[in-house]
Amino acid sequence: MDISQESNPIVRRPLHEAAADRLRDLIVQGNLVAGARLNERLLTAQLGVSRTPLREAFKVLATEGLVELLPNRGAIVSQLDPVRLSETLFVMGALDALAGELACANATDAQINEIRALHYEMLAYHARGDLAGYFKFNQAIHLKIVKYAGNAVLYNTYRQLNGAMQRARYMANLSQERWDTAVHEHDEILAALSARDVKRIRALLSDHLAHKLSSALAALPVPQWQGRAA
Amino acid sequence: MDISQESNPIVRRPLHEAAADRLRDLIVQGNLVAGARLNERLLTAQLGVSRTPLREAFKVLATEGLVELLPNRGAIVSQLDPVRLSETLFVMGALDALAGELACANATDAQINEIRALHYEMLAYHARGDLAGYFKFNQAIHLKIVKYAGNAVLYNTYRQLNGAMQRARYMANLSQERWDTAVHEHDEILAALSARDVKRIRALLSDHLAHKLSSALAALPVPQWQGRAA
DNA sequence: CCTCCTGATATTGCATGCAAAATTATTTAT
DNA sequence: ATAAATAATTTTGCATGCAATATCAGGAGG
Repeated sequence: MDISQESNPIVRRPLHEAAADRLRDLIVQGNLVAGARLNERLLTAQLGVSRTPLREAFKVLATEGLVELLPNRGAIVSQLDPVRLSETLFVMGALDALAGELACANATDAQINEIRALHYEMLAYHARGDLAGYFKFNQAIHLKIVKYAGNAVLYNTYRQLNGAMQRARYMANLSQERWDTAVHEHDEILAALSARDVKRIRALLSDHLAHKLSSALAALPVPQWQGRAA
Repeated sequence: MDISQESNPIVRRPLHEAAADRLRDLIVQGNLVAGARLNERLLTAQLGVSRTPLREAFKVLATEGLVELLPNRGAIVSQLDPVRLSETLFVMGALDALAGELACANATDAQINEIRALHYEMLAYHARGDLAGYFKFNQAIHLKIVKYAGNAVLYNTYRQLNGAMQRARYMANLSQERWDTAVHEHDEILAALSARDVKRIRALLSDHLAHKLSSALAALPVPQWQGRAA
């Protein structure tokens, strides 16, 4: 008798993990804005878990850089200042370019086709003007490229940096022009990947991230703490 | 009245942080070997903290990749398999090269001299054949280069990867020849940095890490789980 | 002798309780 | 009335308790 049910694991998910995921979403999607205090009593009620797993989730998110722990004063959503944003995107650009090279060398044709499929789905959202859907697939494509580079550490590192940046992407409200350009860049990236053109994909991905950087910075809300100690 | 005492903070360190630091040391220095179970009762006694902060520390270390959480079955020190080791060093090599470029552009002369000082201290340990001391300064130099690149995210990312690798470095038992070569490479790296030769430092750092990789792999103990499901 | 079952023990996951610290509200003094 | 001091309340940090799960030991059956 085969009772296997793949994606319906018997193993119950640890609560701290579920809590961390939920909080991550809340932060990334802007329901919890930068600087907001994370009240334990409130969140335990809201998430339906007790303080212990919630506090464990805080520690995880702090390690990831999404929240900041103030000893004896709880946790707050970490600030996403322009400096950090640009620094992160810079590093991601380097990793992205590296991943592109590796993917050109290591990805299977099936994997490239998988990316192509995602690309077309993304184009569909672009055509409909659905920014959220577009971002989702845009992100998925970049992650797949990094994944198919075949270096798990690279993938995890990228993923982590990316996680911290998702907030910015949600905030980013592209101009139609920039959006069109980005889509075009993706066309070229896919072409270079298909052609396994190492040099070209490196250049494309570097530029792509650089463009992302400038548009993300432009979209960043004016920070409240602008005048803090220089 | 000035009562400031810079690095003597009044704020008491959270226990979970202290526990995480202690565990990290134990893992890095090999007191807790890869695969070892982290028994809560035992460690609470050993570290003098209760289970709550200890378990919080587990979550932090798991996020950092040093331990692995097995739901309902506790935590184990994560395996440092050759694949992961080489993948990590590969990524670090890329970051190192990137950092070298940035450092050439951004580091002040004083900072380069600081690195030079560390370099000479390292040479002293090399001359005495003190491997542990050598590693310490070797590490410090690389971290300084990344730090003086002036990108905090890059620094943190590198630091994290480096942390996971320190175990391997402790194990590594260089041949005299390889050791001499490494020292020579450092000479050249310092020279390129002083000359602010971007192209050269990138090449040197890439090679340097590649060499590290091969010697680290050679020094890796034969994994017990070698025959596990392919 | 090995395998499978059953009970005993140990260990983990999570909730809760209590004390210390921080925050807010209230009072007192100038 | 404003500011300082003090009291009340909230919130955090950590320890512990209890139930669920996993591990181990012993014995029955093959």
